[in-house]
Amino acid sequence: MSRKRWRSVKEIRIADVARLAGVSTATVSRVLSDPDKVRKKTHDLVMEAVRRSGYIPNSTAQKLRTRRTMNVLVVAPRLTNPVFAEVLRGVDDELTESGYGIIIGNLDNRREREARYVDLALSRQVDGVLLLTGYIPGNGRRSMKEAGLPIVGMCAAIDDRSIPNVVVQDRESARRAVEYLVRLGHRRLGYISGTIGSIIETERYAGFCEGIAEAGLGAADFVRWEGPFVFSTGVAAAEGFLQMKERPTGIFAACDESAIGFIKRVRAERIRVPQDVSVIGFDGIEFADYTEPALTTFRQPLYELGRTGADVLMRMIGGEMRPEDWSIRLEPTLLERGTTGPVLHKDFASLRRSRM
Amino acid sequence: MSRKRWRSVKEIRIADVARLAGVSTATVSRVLSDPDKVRKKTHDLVMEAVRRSGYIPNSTAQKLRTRRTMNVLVVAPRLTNPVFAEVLRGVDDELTESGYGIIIGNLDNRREREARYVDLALSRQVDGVLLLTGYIPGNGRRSMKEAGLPIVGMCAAIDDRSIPNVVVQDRESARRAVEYLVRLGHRRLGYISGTIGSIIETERYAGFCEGIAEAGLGAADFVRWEGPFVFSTGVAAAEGFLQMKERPTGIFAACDESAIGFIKRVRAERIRVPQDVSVIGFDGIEFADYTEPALTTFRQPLYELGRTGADVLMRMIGGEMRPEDWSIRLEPTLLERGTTGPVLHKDFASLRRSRM
DNA sequence: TCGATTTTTGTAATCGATTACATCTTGAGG
DNA sequence: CCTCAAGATGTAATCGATTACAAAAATCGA
Repeated sequence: MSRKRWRSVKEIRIADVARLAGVSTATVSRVLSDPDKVRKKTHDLVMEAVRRSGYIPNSTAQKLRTRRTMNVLVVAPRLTNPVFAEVLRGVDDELTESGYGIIIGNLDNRREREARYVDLALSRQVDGVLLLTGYIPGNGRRSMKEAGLPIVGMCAAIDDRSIPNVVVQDRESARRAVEYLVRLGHRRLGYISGTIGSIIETERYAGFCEGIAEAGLGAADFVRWEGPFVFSTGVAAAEGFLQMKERPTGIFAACDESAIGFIKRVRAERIRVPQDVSVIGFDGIEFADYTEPALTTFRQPLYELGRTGADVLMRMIGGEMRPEDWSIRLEPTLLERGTTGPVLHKDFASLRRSRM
Repeated sequence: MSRKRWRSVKEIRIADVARLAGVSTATVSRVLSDPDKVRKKTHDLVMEAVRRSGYIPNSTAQKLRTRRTMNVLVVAPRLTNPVFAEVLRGVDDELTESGYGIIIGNLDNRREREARYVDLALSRQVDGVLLLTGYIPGNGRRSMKEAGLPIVGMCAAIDDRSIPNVVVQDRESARRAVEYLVRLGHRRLGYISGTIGSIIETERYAGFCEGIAEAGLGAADFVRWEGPFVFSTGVAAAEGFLQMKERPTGIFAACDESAIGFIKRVRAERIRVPQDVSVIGFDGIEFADYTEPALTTFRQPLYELGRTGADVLMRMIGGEMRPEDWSIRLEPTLLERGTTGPVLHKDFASLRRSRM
């Protein structure tokens, strides 16, 4: 039982430094925060005392007095998702430059966790909130807003017009994905969803449907498989695919992971990609560069998204929002690579012309 | 110029609640933290006032007074690395259960960032520190320890015997990887490194060398390629590999990413895995399940590592360390999958027997 | 050198909770 | 009904900084 009391070592306070330097605490504070306000000589005296004592201000006391925590809460649906990790990197870089820290709010796809982070925000542990998720429900957001907390949404079309939103054009890009598949000759499509109920999924599916409509196709021309944003969703979709008699020839997956899972599974049954079935993903995770062949996908400007969102939040906190910050949309770029190609023998039209 | 002052809305204080309920602030405080200490009737009275006013305690004030921040700093070398993301998930689950929050210290592989997080810790913004990295240098760690801050290392063999360490058996597993390749008949090996100077790399390479020695091989029997823990390191290694006349037949990569990068590149040159070259990775990231064939690798118990480390830290903070918490080693498991196999034609011995 | 002005420094209030200690209630037992 | 212990509540100090305001010191021009 090696019981041992941690903490409670020395703890140097500003008063100690003041005594050591023979000045008042006010002067020490000024030296540290606004050096121009004190005489050079006093400044040096105090700094020497600070150095000698190894004083570091207690930031909790600072926070209480100044009412600024220099922390931001970042709520993300799931940390291990590389998409969010990359956004977070952008956020981190931007915030660090402004001297802000990140408190992580990881929902890990569990809604019960929302409340915890709403409370955390409301108990003034942070100066602002970055929502990488649509999960925090309306009333949570509302109470944060009522508390005067700056919030920036970074999730496709959070349905709340009253908070600034920095997003990637999910819907429009999903529409373009369909357009792209149709241009390659695909007429029977498949849609692999993301987490049902998530806004990202909703947007992407809406875009998919727009694309279907624009191509003059209808509900009978595509099949939809559901599941969360993970590899195994693609595998499950593949199982469904394999059991169909008239299989789709073009698959749009709402995320790269499921696209990859799908491909892996159908390959095991000797179905070739893209000859037998074309697959397009979404997100452009690094991993998608290393599948064979490399996955065709929409690459989102994730890092930039993170930086931009954080920048807007910093502006809100600083009280200087510009109207053009209110709603920012970034555009993904289509990476045409190896998993998509023109329709071959499996398509009706082609069948008529050439067999196999 | 939509300038607008955020924050500064209502701000309900404990005094407001007290007035509303007709009691003192002390009583309100007690109701909220230690309900058994007050009479039922007063309790209800106060709770009603809390509800009506929507009071939420200012956690900064609480922290100052109680000298507990209920936050932990987690320093990681790089967020986008799925390995750390997974560890972080374990940490998060454990800490959340104890009511602790996470402040993220992302070094993003840049050493300059260390200082920032040491300061953050020393300014008492957190009650403890979890080091997922060996980067924080000795003097940083020392000052944190002197400040009485509980620290737990979660990085292979942080060279500091004075802080508890929860680690995965990197070295031993690397040794076993070599043993495994040798058992398959491989005599010419390749080693793809991780970030030079990182402790993880150092350990894994040491284990690799141990394995080489145990197999009765020497420095002439393997080649080493260097680079950070990323996909492209494997690609670069493959370039080197391709230019050799007598190529290794068994490759150990210090991380799955570089193993995958390697495979992707050599495949492009029609080299078959595992027939022409066996590849074994390290980490067992989820992605490695979805390559074709699935990557042979050592899967680290990352989630468990995170939970355990966080648990030990909680113990330290609570002042109840057990001796067996001091140093914990978790064991990775070998996943024998599709990228390794017995030596075929490329090996000297085999060549003698059968051509091609 | 003096007074007015500016610059520098100090005093003490403040941020919003917790909690030691004092005081007042309550209820049991005589 | 009274006493006394136990329990409930209130008062005020405290955590460690920042900062408004007051006071002191330095600077300047005449």
